[in-house]
Amino acid sequence: MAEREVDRSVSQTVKAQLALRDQILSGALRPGERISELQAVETTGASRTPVRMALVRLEEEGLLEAIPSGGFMVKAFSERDISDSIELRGTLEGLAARFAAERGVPARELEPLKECLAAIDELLRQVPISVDAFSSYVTLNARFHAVLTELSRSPPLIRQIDRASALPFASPSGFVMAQSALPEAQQILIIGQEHHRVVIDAIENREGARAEAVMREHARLAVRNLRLALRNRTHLDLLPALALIKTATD
Amino acid sequence: MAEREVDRSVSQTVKAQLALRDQILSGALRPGERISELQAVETTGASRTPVRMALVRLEEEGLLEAIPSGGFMVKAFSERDISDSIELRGTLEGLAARFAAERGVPARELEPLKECLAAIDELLRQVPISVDAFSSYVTLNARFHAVLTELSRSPPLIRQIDRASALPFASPSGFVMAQSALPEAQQILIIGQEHHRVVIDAIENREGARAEAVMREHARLAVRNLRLALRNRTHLDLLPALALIKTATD
DNA sequence: TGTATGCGTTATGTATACAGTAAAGGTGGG
DNA sequence: CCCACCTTTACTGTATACATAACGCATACA
Repeated sequence: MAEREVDRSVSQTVKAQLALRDQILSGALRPGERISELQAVETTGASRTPVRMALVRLEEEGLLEAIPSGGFMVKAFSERDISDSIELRGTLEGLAARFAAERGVPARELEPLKECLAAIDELLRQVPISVDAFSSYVTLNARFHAVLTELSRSPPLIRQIDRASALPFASPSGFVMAQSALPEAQQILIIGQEHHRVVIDAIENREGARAEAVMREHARLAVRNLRLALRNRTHLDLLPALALIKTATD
Repeated sequence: MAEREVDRSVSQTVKAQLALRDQILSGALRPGERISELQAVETTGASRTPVRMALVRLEEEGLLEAIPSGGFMVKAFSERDISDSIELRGTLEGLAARFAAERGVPARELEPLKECLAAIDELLRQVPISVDAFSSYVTLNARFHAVLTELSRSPPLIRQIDRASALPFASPSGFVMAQSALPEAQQILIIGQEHHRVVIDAIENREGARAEAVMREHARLAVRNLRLALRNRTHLDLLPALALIKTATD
């Protein structure tokens, strides 16, 4: 215990989990690669017990896969795995939007959504959009979806959506598109904004089916977006999560 | 280490996880109750490390909740949490059915489904149905849903459905109804069978939207079922999972 | 009598030691 | 020269020891 630097501000388990997730998403650990506990101990600074706990959590999160003979490896995903996951998340968000609409939401709780909407509108006024503006866009978009999810007031659903979002799949693939400076990029973001607008309207008017439908369409847009991005692998490295895609597509 | 009986056939972690899950679902550990690691070590026969891993897994599974000051407690659910979870699962199964229908399924892979269907038909011919037949029904029904899920051929979706099913919510609430010998019981099972029939037909004819719709309707039936069962708390103890419902509804 | 503070006990978080098994490499025989 | 078997190595799974923090109880003071 002599030399070991111990950061007491956060638990060792959490520290290890964050560090390992970073390593995976950044591509430092390649898909299919076996994760050595001892190596993880070296790189994270935690001891084996917290590292093991972190590995179990990351497995549950879907980033790792248990090896039958023992240990874990980084999971590899096909392109279809990712598009399916986006559609999956859209379906869950659709349910959340429906719940929100059917159960009713006090006007004042819609405010945060409208703020996000307005802020994104502001960003999209730039053509073409700057890199900094993008970073803001990604944050705002994530916030919009998180708030919307909360409006369902259904803890099990919120939990499940979090699980589906924890996977790299869920990270906004519009990011890639937009960065790639394709003409479609801006258009897709604008259409996405329209979806955001419609879902708020549907919730306000308590139209559950409409709220659900538009969120599912929103996901299909993201899938189209992903396909386009993969076809034009311009700045693919900008979306770290894509490091998880199998190089040889099955 | 002297006295400790070590069963080497399964890992200590898995053993502990199963034992603890049983204790929770059987109601031996009440919702809201803090789980003592040492006590768990006593009852499971594993040592602290595997017990801790099991606790982490059970938390990810949704049965436990981390206490900020440390440790875990058994999670408590409201009636709405459970009905939401059933609807959630139905939504995911709807997506699976749609994927199966849209992507196409070789006729021979539909055989297992049809076998389940026929076997359940056979069971439902009894009026009223016997306790033994019920046990078979529950198994067959679970198998039907599992096979259907597989037909989506979408690992991320299958995984997510498993997660949603791991929760007690997903356990067939028709069980309670039927056991409670209400007249509606048999009717509900029969309607459920009709849904099963329709989803197979829809997949065969590659009607994605119809396949999805019927599975969602199927879930809504289960929710109605649950409500009825809770209103007539006849044999409630027969569904162990319901031990998790908060006594005082929020 | 009620509240606050301090001490003791207990349980969790962390670290490490030990044992068993699987994988890899080398050596010997065919 | 290649294949098979054995040996060695290293890693995982498990157990336990240690430290720290939280909770409860008792006592003292207001």
